[in-house]
Amino acid sequence: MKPLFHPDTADIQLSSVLYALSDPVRLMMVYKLRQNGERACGDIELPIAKSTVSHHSRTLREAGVIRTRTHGTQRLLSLREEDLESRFPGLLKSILASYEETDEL
Amino acid sequence: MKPLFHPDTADIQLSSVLYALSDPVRLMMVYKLRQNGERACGDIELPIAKSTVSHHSRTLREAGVIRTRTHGTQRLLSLREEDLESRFPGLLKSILASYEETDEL
DNA sequence: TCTATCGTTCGATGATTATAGAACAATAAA
DNA sequence: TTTATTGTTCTATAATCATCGAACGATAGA
Repeated sequence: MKPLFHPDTADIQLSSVLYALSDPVRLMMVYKLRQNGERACGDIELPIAKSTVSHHSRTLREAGVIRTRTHGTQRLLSLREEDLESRFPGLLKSILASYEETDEL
Repeated sequence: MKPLFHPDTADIQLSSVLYALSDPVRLMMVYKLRQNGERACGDIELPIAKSTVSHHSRTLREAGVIRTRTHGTQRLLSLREEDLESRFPGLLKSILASYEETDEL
């Protein structure tokens, strides 16, 4: 089982984070992860195929937005809130607050 | 001279704003506009062709991030700071603050 | 060991994008 | 009126992306 790549906190790029969060599906994933805490891929209800979920998970992980750990056959996803807060203070909070202003929920 | 489309403040979409700001060139444009205030396209020093600047300007404008007005043969660009602040409080500020943390400047 | 579950990876597709150069439009200046 | 300036639009290109289904890999359970 190969270890999944996660960028170091210091290497998280603003452009990559903004890009990762600019997709409505990924933004919804992040929103739900913050609401509900760590979740398995399959437990996040999304209107897309599982291979697409996997793709989005990867994008978020490689941008440094989420962390993925293995537990049995499951992949547990969680928000890297502290890391993001230390790298870009206030950013995630304001984006998620903005998301709640939206009708995209 | 056809009028340029600008979305109403209420119609500005979070995903579109994040996408517009996820490109390094566009992010730099926005950063410089906030630093220097209203500027003509050509006065923003960028390492790309003018047709590409025009394309990026359009992306930012249609996302609701900047406003474009005509003055002679020039197009003057400015940040829609108040509009963005009222639609997504704190968002632009935290993104630009994050940008300053970066080595992309 | 065999099977079911969970998720990734592969291959393909249609769409979008960032980029540039050339041609064009509009305005200002000579 | 002719020319110069400013920026847009058109066309093209190479790259990336979101999506899906099928095949695969790893683990848990029977």
